[in-house]
Amino acid sequence: MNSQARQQGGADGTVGKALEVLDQVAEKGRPVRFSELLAETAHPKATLYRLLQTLTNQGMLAYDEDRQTYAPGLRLVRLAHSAWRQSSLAPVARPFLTALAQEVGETIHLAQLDRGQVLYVDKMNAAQPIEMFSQAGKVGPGYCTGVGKAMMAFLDADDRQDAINRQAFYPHTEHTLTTLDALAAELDRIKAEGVSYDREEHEPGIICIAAPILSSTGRVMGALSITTSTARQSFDGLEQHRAALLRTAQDIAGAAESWQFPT
Amino acid sequence: MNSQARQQGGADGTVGKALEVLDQVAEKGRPVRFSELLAETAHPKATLYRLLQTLTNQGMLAYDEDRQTYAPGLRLVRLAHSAWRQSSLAPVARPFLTALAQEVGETIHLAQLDRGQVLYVDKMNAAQPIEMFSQAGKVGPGYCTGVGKAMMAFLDADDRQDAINRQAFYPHTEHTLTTLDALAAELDRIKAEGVSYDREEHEPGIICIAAPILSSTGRVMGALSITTSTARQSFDGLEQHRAALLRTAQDIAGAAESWQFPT
DNA sequence: TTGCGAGGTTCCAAATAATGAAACCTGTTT
DNA sequence: AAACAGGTTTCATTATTTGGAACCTCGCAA
Repeated sequence: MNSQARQQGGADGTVGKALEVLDQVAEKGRPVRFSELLAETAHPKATLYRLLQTLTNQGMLAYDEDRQTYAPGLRLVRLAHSAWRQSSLAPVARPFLTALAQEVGETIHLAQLDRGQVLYVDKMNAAQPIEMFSQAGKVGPGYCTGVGKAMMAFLDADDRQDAINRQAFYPHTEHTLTTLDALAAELDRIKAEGVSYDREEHEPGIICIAAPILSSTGRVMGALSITTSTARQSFDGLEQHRAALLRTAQDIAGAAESWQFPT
Repeated sequence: MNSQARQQGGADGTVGKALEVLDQVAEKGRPVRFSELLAETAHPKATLYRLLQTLTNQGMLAYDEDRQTYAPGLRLVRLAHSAWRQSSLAPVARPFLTALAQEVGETIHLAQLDRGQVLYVDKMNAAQPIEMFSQAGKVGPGYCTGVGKAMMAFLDADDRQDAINRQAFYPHTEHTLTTLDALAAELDRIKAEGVSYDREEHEPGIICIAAPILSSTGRVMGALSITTSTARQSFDGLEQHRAALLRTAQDIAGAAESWQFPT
């Protein structure tokens, strides 16, 4: 194997299992009891027990002795700091996002694709100051968000299919695309047009226009969106920002590619 | 074993090794080559190679095919989001920090102790809007920062010793405490007094007053500091904020203890 | 007090996965 | 063309992980 081998969280021996458990705890979004995890996992008691021990021991999980619960640990925060700085587009994109937010006066999202899910890496609100950690790191669905569709549309065939297969197709609103075919067709349209829209597909009243951030070789690096509500703006209003959006996306791509880490 | 068994990143089988490599990459703060890692690690080529494969495969690391480098992966950002929300003091402390920042008009840091290192989990600047991810997650030394000393001072004997042993004692400035004894004495003083100071021990011109955040049982949950520069304020100026600082620390402790996760 | 049971923790032989020395690629330099 | 640096793969050996079951331990009910 070589050109295609990455993907999912299937096997990968012990480390894979441990990380799976870590995800499980993180997804809960609240402290969890041993028994609760045991009920959901396929691992036998003893195995799960030791995985949790190892993770706790390593600071990836924190164990609350009093309440007897596990929660994600501080070591993750430390690691994420460096992940965000290095592997995300966010630090490079910051100045461009700020400029765009000021220009259009709407909320800007910067996202990247992580296993078919949309991972927001930065958010900028024209009005309020930003709330980073609390927003960045948030995940959202790919099939019913502007950024998600923008990114999927520009993946190559294999990756696109893989991403599509990971979608849940839960009908969040009456506008949500709920079939593989509908999504595939939409992605083709987006690829042809260069921008994608969220027409209240995720949340009622929330609309956006989004564009992919593509490297010079055509690889999808992320996506950018301008979000607003139907109460404040019409679609035509968003449409007017199209040029600014596309320009910003290109600027970010350029900056990211020429960016070398400070030695 | 029972009451004392946690700590460090020594063994823990394969998972431990993998996480060690992950840390190694993260600490670099820039994309790293395979050979660079190989030179620093004790693992043989093949082993390191597979550890990196596994981590990459799992999204904990990202591999840049063009440049042939590894960097922390996006999965970490996702995990950290939930870690920050759950296990850090930050979400609970936010409102108190905001209030304190406004009251004293200086920069506020919120930190927690992670293996003897100071981990900043939130930062609030009275003037400028906050810069979160880029600040939170940052680590600093324990022995020469206000928050670090405040936390170490209130650890129980074993933990304190453990924390002290992890310090580097690098003389950042001429005021840095560079010996075990000097630090131990300082910690005793801090414990008696209830607050700690950074008298330009880390950076010239930067001073702060800090206080620990203690649970009702006396456990160290974190620390809080008010930072300023000698250019703007004297020590006496900081001293005036002592009451507000201590009050806020207590408020946060109380809020954190009574805080139950939203069901 | 005794007995029960749920939630955790530990044992140990068997099964599995990790190991690493060496061979092997592949694109570069001399 | 030959040597080489940087990566990748093989495979028999070795160390770790596994998980069924026994075993704690605390809270509670009889």
